[in-house]
Amino acid sequence: MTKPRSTSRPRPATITDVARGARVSVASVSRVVNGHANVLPATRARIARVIEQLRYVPNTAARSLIRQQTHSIGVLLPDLYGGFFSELIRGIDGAARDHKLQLLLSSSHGDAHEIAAAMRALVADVPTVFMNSRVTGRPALAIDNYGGARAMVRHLIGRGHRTITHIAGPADNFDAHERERGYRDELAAALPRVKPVVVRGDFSEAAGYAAGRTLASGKRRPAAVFAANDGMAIGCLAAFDSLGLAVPRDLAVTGFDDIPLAAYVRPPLTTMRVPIVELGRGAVSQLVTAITTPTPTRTLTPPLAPTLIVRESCGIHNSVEGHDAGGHDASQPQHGISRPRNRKPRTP
Amino acid sequence: MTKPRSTSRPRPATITDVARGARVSVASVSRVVNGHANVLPATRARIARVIEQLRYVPNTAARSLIRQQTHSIGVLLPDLYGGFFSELIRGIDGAARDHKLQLLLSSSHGDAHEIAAAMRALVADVPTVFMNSRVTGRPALAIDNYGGARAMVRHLIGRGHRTITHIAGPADNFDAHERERGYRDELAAALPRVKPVVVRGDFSEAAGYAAGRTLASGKRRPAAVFAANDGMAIGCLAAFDSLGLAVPRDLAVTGFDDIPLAAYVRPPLTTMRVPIVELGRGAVSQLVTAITTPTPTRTLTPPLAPTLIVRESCGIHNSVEGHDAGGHDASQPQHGISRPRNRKPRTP
DNA sequence: CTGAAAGCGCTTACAG
DNA sequence: CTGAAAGCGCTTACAG
Repeated sequence: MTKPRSTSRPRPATITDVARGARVSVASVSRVVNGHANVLPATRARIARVIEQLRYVPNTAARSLIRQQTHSIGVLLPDLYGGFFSELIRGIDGAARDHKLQLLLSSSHGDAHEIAAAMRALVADVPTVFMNSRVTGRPALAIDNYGGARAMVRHLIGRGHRTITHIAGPADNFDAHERERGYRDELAAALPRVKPVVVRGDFSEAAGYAAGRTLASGKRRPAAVFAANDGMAIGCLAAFDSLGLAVPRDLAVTGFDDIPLAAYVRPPLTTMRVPIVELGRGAVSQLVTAITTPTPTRTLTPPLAPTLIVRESCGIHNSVEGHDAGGHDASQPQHGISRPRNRKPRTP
Repeated sequence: MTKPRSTSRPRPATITDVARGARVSVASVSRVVNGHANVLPATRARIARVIEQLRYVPNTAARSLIRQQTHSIGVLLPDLYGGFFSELIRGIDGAARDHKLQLLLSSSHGDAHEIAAAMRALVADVPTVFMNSRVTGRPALAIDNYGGARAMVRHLIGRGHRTITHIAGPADNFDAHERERGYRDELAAALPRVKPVVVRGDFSEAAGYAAGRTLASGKRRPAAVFAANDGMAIGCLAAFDSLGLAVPRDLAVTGFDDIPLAAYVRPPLTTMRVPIVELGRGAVSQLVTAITTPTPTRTLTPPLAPTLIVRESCGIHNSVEGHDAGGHDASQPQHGISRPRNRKPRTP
């Protein structure tokens, strides 16, 4: 954002200024700026000097206009809160960087206008890729939320839990809906006699905390609580602890997503690992493909299957001879399985 | 990113297409697009219809070029991992939205080129605001990391702890440096006989975990551990738990930042609250000021003071008659003090 | 190797 | 109220 007219800030040098300074045409300046070969070394040097002197930087808008490409991608997320989106953005950022694409980030905050605009992009022929969305027939990337939820419930049942309560996500959220559906279906299939109990949350730790307090004080405390995401599971863990209930001794708690913190919470959280960073990277790849592909292909990638990560909150203690019936991956922080790989955070 | 030439994707409608379709000049189209008054209702309606038909959307690059403003701001962060940056981005996004600014996000990944480019922006007269940086004499926004660290050490000493170990952040990080300096100075001032013990971390949970394991098995276990950020404090908590050590009974642990999860971890983490979201918002405000102000003002905002949040990890139990000697804020999840306000996460 | 010129898609005085 | 035209800062055939 620049407003040279309304301020006394000096107007940035343009290609014309450089051309004048080096006594050449703008065409030559453009050539050296873009690293074309056909410029005499002497001319090139002269131009380079002026560029440096004037601190010339090509105007991005002009370039985008003439080249018909902005080298940027837009990312519209419903929200920016929490470990899930944080990791997703990391993945997207990394891929954007690899492709030398600028990242335009914004969150819809549930704003109807913004969402409508995004939907319009769908019908206008703007390259788009949806993630975990109801929209079909378009490039999209999805997590098998339904299958993951079923697997989690199956695991809990396998561990001997009979009464399993589900803390669901927001009613209008597609991921939340699919996870809840998986919970209901698996429960109905495996334990036809026990009926599902669902308490509605909103994916926040606070919601999980509130749900946990309610469940613990209810007349019939469940044997296990399956939260629709790790944030709520962590809130739930905190609630039980605050009430003097021990997890997993008194009841089990599991989550979904496997955010980085899931392994560091006490007890370590059993959860379904969603390859979040890869999801972000994959979305960018698909977008790049959609952009560069002549005819929009309708290759629909199959949903990514989450994997069960058995830690301690579900009632399994990771002893040396861990006895996980399902043979699933059991990770502990010190094994580094859940810690970010190859990264050195720079944040306070 | 669009490459109409190299693909068979239909070229988006331009203002010329609309003008032709409505049998008017491009000037008139521009007028209705920009909501100018001087267009006859009939003409306006005709143009509007064509705009709709053609799904015309003004080309952003062309607009930016002619208006000399891009309506966007760039945010360069060293990293994108964890609760701190997550909240910071939320704050920045919210403010950008309020100012109707597009957010260009990227992380330097420690890339020297990228950082050098940012530094060059400093000397070129591009409006810039630095956050928690060594750079001085420019619009900047900072946290009083030094003072915060001193306050935390003072609190720990007040609670009776004598041997306090500091888990520091990365050696080349300014925040980390200031926090460590605060730790050393306060310790030297209050307890001249005990010498500081610092173990180096990198702000990740994994680093905190590793440090915790080391400290616990060392010959002289400290009475308290003050981690330079919440992530490491949480890792440390996990390490102690895995070793059968109870916090705060066996030793105290405190963090810095007060990320959203700090209140939900067990035991709830005592920490220095940094107004992260406000920091992000403030940076955007300052930037907007820098952009719109005729002559760059050198008003340097004083550093924001973090506030001590006493929870349980430091040895204070929040009983009904909480006996916090310092009279500090004690928060618990159910009081909502640490839960995000007015937000409904949409993330799984 | 170098330059004059057209043109990318818009906005905005300036006339009428 | 409406349009012709200039111009924002670039890139790229096209000549020479």
